[in-house]
Amino acid sequence: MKNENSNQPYYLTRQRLHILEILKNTKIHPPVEWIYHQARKEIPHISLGTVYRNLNRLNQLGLVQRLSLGFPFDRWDGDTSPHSHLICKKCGKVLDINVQPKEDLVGQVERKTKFKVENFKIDFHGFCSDCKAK
Amino acid sequence: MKNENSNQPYYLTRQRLHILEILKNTKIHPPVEWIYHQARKEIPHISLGTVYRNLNRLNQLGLVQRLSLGFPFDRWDGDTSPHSHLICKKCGKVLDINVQPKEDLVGQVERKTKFKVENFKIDFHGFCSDCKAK
DNA sequence: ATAGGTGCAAATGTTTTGCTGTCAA
DNA sequence: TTGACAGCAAAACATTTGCACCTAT
Repeated sequence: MKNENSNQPYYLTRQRLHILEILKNTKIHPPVEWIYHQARKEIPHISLGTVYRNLNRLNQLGLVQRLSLGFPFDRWDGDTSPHSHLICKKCGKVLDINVQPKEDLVGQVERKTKFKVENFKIDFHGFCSDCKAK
Repeated sequence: MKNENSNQPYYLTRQRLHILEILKNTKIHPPVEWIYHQARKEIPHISLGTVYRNLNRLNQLGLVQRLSLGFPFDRWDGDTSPHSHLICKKCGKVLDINVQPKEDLVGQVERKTKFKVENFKIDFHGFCSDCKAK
């Protein structure tokens, strides 16, 4: 729906590079607002619109990924390698986890349907160690 | 994050029952607006706020499920049994598919982490038969 | 030089909410 | 009878966009 294959030219601006660096250096899968606040520490006049535009651009370029996990806002991940997510239903924490099924799920799906599958995501919902105790 | 275990009392109003019926009788995983328009055919003065409130309530009750699939709006599913979804990147179509991995993914995750996993979702993104041709 | 990017503010689109009256239990 | 719900409209919230200026290439 959103991922046009864009071979358009693009510039490496300070804002864009810094946003990318922020995402590559955190594991918290932050929302836009958090990225914006981080970015302002380095580039005080950066605007929220610029952050949104760059995230969308970096996503198109395959350098970051948008996570739609059921929160009222998107979260962002600087890690585009295949991996899954653990989402805490209570505190909203998101952790990476590697569970690559041995079965060929894509093959199964394509044999059963007429879809051409490009990728799949597995999200685990539950409670993190801090929250499950309470 | 959103799924409080609500054992609160609730009424079976005409609006609520009709919204539930609409969702149980479609396979298109519709957005709220579509449900609203359907509902107005039967209950012309039903309000959009009522549709939203009832969907959230039915979701709490475990009778329907909210789907956050990366569209700018949520979609809704009247089928709460374990199943996965195929999402067309071009036209936005969403289809059900049954691929229950034979492996115990939840077990794998719980052994690797300190999470208590309640459920997981697998979403397949690609192109439907109509769209992949073009 | 120029196409793409930035900042700012306004606009958009989705979802929630306050309030008053109504209805299921 | 009464507390949950409905309708309506306003508000809240995340995200996008128009415009004038700027800058990476």
